[in-house]
Amino acid sequence: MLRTELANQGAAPKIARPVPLRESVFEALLELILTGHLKPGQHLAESELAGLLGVSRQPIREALQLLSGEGWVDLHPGHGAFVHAPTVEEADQLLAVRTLLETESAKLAARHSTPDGVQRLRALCARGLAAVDADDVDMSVAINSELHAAITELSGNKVLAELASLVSRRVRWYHTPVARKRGRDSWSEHTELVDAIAAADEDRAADIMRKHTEHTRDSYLEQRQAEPVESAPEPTRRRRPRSPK
Amino acid sequence: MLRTELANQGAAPKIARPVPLRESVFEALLELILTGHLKPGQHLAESELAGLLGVSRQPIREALQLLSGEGWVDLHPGHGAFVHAPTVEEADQLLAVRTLLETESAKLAARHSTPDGVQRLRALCARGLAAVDADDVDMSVAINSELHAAITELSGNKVLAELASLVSRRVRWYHTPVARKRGRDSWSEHTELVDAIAAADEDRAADIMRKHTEHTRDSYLEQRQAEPVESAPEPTRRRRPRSPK
DNA sequence: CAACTGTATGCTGTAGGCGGTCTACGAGAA
DNA sequence: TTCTCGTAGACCGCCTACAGCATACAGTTG
Repeated sequence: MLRTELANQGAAPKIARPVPLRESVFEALLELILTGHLKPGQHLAESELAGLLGVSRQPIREALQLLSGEGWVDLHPGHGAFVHAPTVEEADQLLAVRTLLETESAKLAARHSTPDGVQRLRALCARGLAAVDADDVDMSVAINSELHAAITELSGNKVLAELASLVSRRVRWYHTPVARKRGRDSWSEHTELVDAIAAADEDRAADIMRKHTEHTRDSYLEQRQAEPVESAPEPTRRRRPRSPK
Repeated sequence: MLRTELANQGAAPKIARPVPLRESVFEALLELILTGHLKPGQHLAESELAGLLGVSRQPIREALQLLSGEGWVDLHPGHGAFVHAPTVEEADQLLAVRTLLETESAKLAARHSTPDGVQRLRALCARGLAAVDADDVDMSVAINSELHAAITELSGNKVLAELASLVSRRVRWYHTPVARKRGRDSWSEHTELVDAIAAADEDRAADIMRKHTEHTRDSYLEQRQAEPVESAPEPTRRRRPRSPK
């Protein structure tokens, strides 16, 4: 059923599939995880997913490996795949690492800032503020990601950008609800940040970014106190191995 | 032929295999890459590797996915896997990221230092110096890795430790020859670093670690000037896709 | 001689199937 | 009642097989 959608992403009927099935499956599963259809801790039976997406188990397995590599699912040899259930400790650590990576990115972006690059950042800021004005929260969050990605890319360090992007995606999974709360504040900070980058003021850019990400972190901690724990429900069927180690 | 070695790692004959084949394959392939038997840019035909290791293509594929996730090989859909060929630019960026991660680790390690942890670090330093005295370069390099790993773990941030370990392994691939040159200097720096951690002096620890990793970076750059480029040989058989993009 | 086209070969991506292991559950004994 | 053990079912890991595309090469044409 879903198969056609997965296989023929474009419109042409008989055009060769340029993207391996595993990557379509990867995105489909990631979407299911991010939207909460697959809950943390849940056991992912390969046959079940294969039936759901209308493909064989093989691409499912490969997609699960990719997801495991990015930390979305945990593979327990002999027991299959489980949606990763982040502990509060891990979320904290991830947020700390994000602060580290993004701060360095901002510093480097300021150092290597170009008029062209700055202009792109400003455009994103404008779009972001417009989204906030229109109360389009989803759009605001999306543009927020774009802006941060643009900054990391402006840093000129691709390795750094890749890591930052990875960590940010993970972080966003945890605190998306937070981002919805502090829309306008966040975007005014963004504007200041871009100004600092435009002025090639490394230290100020780094400073603003650090405070910015730590604000998000504080908001996350607050939110978590409100709704203390979203404990993973008992795995649908298969239990976790005895010693998760 | 190799199969038995891969499958039955332990001694017991009929004990269930606790480790999936793909992980054994992963390590076997990584070893081949690190030792240079598989050269950068080389095309990795699944059937060939399967025959070489005595397993079917399936575990090979999964191992290649894992290797791709850690950046050891590049997967080009429809064209197969190629050993990653690092550019000088990428090596630089990787070294910069390593400095960032390790510096933060050192700072946190100093902040959270415990007598027990410090003692372990000192033991590693002693073993490292002993290895240098004995002119056992391989041992020295190995203990060097252990020490850095121990420091990142002492930081208390597992996410950070994992990233640092990943990046370090990649870095080591590029500059192993370098580490051989500056054995004793490196270890005296290590000793100072451990002292700073023991004294819970965050700034000094971070400072020393930053200088330490940048020393390594400088050595790498020097070495690279000596032997300008180790360009990848023409791929054994299959060419790279037209637009590597 | 150079460029193009048709054909052959090798490889990847996917499907389907088999053996072995683990979990779940019910019966029987303490 | 509670613990132990045996059985049945489900699932994972791996192997084999096949369809389709990519590449290489030879033959052909300008």
